[in-house]
Amino acid sequence: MPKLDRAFYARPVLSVARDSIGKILVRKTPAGVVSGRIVEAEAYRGPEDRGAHSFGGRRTARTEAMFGAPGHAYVFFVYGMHWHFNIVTGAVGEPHAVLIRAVEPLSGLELMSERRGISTDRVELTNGPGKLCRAFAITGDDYGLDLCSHRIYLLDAEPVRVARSVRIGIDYAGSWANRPWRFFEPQNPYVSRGPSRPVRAQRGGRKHARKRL
DNA sequence: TGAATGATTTACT
DNA sequence: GTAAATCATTCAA
Repeated sequence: MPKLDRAFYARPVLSVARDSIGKILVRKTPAGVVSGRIVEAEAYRGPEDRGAHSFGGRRTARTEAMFGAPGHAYVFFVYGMHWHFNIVTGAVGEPHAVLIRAVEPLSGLELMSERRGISTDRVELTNGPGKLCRAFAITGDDYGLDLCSHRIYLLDAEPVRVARSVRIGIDYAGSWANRPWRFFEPQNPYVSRGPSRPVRAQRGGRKHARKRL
């Protein structure tokens, strides 16, 4: 399958987030190549989205990449120890991005295992935003990197079933925390633990009425 | 200059 | 289930 080009990223952030599920993330470093299927992602849509770092139009050295051209990496550091990898989407000036929360390892398992300090058969290898950055060796050095380059990029893949739920870890965002802007592949073991009550989309015939979002 | 705070992970009870 | 780890970024002063 071909490498995804700029046009894929230059679309509404919710579309890119949804369509990123199933795509292949490829990462090349001097140590070797690793890749994995994206199985979980979230959309962040500033300036109105209170959950986004770009909320209120906040434009600083840290958030600058979100305001730039689509198809570039927005990488940030949280909790004093973890990196998070995002893909900038939409148009220049729109501070929108997709947080990649989990991938299913495809190649370079040994290298990932080495970087994570656990065996290759553990789902903990890449089942979280901080974990996958560690496994893929993504750090601040990759801030602003062009996904249409060769060091890190996505490969197209066949569409898969996608479920959605509220986003994780943004309880401070008020009503924005209730938006179902998290997308994931149902049943995939590499999806990080999410809300106790996931909301499913694109599935017919639900048996019981939902009680909560 | 200083205090508060995370788009989390891990270990432990 | 809870809590500690750990620091760049942000904002107030």
